[in-house]
Amino acid sequence: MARAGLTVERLVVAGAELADQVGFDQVTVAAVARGFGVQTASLYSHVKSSHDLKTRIALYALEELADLVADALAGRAGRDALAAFADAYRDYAARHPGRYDATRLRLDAATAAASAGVRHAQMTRAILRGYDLGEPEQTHAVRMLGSVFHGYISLEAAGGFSHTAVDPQQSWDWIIDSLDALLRAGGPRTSG
Amino acid sequence: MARAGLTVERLVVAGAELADQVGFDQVTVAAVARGFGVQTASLYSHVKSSHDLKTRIALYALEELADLVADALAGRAGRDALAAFADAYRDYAARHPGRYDATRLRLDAATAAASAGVRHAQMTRAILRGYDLGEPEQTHAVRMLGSVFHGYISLEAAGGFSHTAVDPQQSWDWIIDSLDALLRAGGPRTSG
DNA sequence: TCCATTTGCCTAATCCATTTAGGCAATCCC
DNA sequence: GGGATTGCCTAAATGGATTAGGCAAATGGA
Repeated sequence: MARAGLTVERLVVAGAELADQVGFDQVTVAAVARGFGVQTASLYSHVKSSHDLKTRIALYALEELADLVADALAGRAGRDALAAFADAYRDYAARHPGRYDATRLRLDAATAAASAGVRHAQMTRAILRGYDLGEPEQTHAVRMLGSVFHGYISLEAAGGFSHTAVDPQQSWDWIIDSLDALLRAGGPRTSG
Repeated sequence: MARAGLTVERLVVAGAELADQVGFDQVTVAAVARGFGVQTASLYSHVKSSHDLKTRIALYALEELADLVADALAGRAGRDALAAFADAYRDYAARHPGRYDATRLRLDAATAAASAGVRHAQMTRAILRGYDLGEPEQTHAVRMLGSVFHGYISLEAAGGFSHTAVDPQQSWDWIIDSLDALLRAGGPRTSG
């Protein structure tokens, strides 16, 4: 019989595409195998398990997204950089919902440390360098940015914003302006 | 044979407890059935499907959480109300991680409209009434609060904050202060 | 109290995903 | 070309989801 020419890379790419089409949680070893016209068991020469396959898809998506974010960030600073950063994530999630979901897969500590997740964290801090924050404020801000962007994208994808007439794009811009204003002010500056 | 005395309510409660113990995605018809010492197929007299069971758990958790939030909010306004609101969500997620995950289940439009999700939205707007926002700013703010709180809780649960020494509670407080300051200012007020 | 109805839980069976073991054939390399 | 490797196969076990159909326990009316 002719061989399908499976490799880990081809499985991962096919899995990522499948995720975008039917959802990351619908990516199964069996479904990917069907895509190649091959028996399910055949994939186990290339990946250890279903979890292994999904982890590889997550790592792939993290890399891809980090590259896109890095591109978007090139040559920008301040509010420009902040908006480009935020938009890069949101665009990716809109274009590749399954892959975006994959990036949210919980990785064990060692895998996470060796992943492009590190680059994401670095880029977030790079943006904040354009504002004047010390520690621990910078860490607070990293967490806040991550929370807002991830939260917004995830609620938007879940259809949470479709019950109101207000354009999600306008809310998104308003939120970015808010974050920019907050960071320029150096934080909440608790005063009466 | 003695009957186990299954009812939809008992299944839902057991499912919610199981979710907190092993994770919402590990809640299966089979697992719940085991907890009652009953055959898997027996549950199908009470719930239509695995998806039906999970949806009911989600609705149950949404009600429970809405009640807690309402209690936390009673008699508070301004920053106090904002903090109580935020803490109620975060505490619930910490105490009942599986149920919190359940509240994130995507519901179809009709089910969502008949759920306690409506009360959650109302309470969010009630808090914003303490600030002076018109439309569409109030909607932007609703979306921002939802994004930040959900995003933070979800990143914290995923262990995303365990790589830095900064106390997550401090970041949480800083973020609430930031949101309060932003709302008091009436939004970003794009200037300079 | 007896019988009929309802209903709760069971057995049996099907379908599908995961995973392991072991085998044959295509491919690679000398 | 032939031996070693490796890719994909078949077979089989496990476990969850789901449906069909049956018996027995609870319920309630007479």
